[in-house]
Amino acid sequence: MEGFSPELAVVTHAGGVELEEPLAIRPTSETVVGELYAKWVQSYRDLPLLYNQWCNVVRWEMRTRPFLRTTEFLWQEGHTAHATEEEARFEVRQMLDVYATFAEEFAAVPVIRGEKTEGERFAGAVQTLTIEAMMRDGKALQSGTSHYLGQNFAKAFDIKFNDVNNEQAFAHTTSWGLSTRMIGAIIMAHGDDAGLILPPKLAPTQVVVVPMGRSNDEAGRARVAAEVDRLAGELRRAGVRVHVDARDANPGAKFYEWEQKGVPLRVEIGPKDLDAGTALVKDRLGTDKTAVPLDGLVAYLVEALPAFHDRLYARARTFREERTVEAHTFEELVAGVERGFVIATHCGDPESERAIQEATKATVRCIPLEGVSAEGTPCVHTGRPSGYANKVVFGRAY
RNA sequence: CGGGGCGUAGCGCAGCCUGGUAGCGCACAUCGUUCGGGACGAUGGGGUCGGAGGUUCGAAUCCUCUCGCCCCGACCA
Repeated sequence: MEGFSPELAVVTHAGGVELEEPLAIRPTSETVVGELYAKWVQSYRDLPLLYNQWCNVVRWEMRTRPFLRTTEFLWQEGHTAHATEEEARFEVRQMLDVYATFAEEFAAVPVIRGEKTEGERFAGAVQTLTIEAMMRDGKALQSGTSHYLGQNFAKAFDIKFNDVNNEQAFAHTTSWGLSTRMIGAIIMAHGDDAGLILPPKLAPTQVVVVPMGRSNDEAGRARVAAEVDRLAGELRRAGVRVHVDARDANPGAKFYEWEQKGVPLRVEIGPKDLDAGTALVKDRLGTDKTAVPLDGLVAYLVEALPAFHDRLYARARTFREERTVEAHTFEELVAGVERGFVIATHCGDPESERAIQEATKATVRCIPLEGVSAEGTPCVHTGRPSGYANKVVFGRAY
């Protein structure tokens, strides 16, 4: 698609020779899918059609950023074709909600669901929905998108079908994607100076157990090892991803290492704990260690994981709220985007949007689906009436 | 493509201005002491100073060329 032409990577040589016909590396698969759909779709009975794939795509950006903008990235992209606009739009909204649910309930990253403005919309789309997250530096990250393509792509690729009345009609298509950028979102929405903080549902290791005790106290170590084995076994049976770090290294060094890796919960068990019938539990968000009786430890940890998720989510959400302000003047907008998001009325004029970006580095991240009504309020920039039902979210973005 | 910066031990850096044949921290090895928040001591191993050419009695250091990397800006999920 021409909207992508500047970022297309083109293969000119292969097999040691120059190709007669250059090969474009897909930046997204709309064209591939469009051609297939044109062949597959004959009748309204063939619809709706949904095709999902995980693949790598290449976009030749001028500047890359680890996880957030890489030349090549893995993503999931879905493409659907429908007989009616209503059905297609339902799909678009449904997938946005799937992404939002994943972000919030699995990654613990709070997101704002919204619509992109004309200027930020996917090339060729009638409507682009987005989930926008705030990173710890106050910048926005578009974390997933869902597009209603109208009949634009159907017309371009000739995706036609016979409807119930045996009349030819163009399909309404959608596409939606979520990429490895989400990993960046998790890192940058939760991480702190000590390293990663991983959401329990996605953490490869949810609980790390560190056996304590002196290396020359063989009897003590054996007692501890037996208890740690028992505990780890029980946790695994309870469905917890647990790792036992029995390396011969200083405990403090192990603590820092696992904290850096973002493991949500840590258990320390040593001879003293065995004598007391307890273990020390510490989580990645807190500073205190809690002594928990050994006989209730598994249940404690099993419950602590979802609780940790909730706290992580709440923390990110509070952070975002504290860095979100509502602006009524341009000065407030300018000041607000220095720290985070700004909720304000906008006239919808792409020219105004460009001018604002020029002056502030901030863009309209989205027009929130559920937001503050803009009714009766003037544009922060032009003073004209709002171009949308709701006030928009301004922010600097990755 | 503009603007800045950096290449010296596995990693992070100093030394360069003012030439005299390379040093610090971490890591590594051995031994001992440690062991519930990144241990300590002693001893030891390890470097074509990004590359090429030049100046000089002598170049990590000065000159010329060259290669590579990073950051900022423009593009963008």
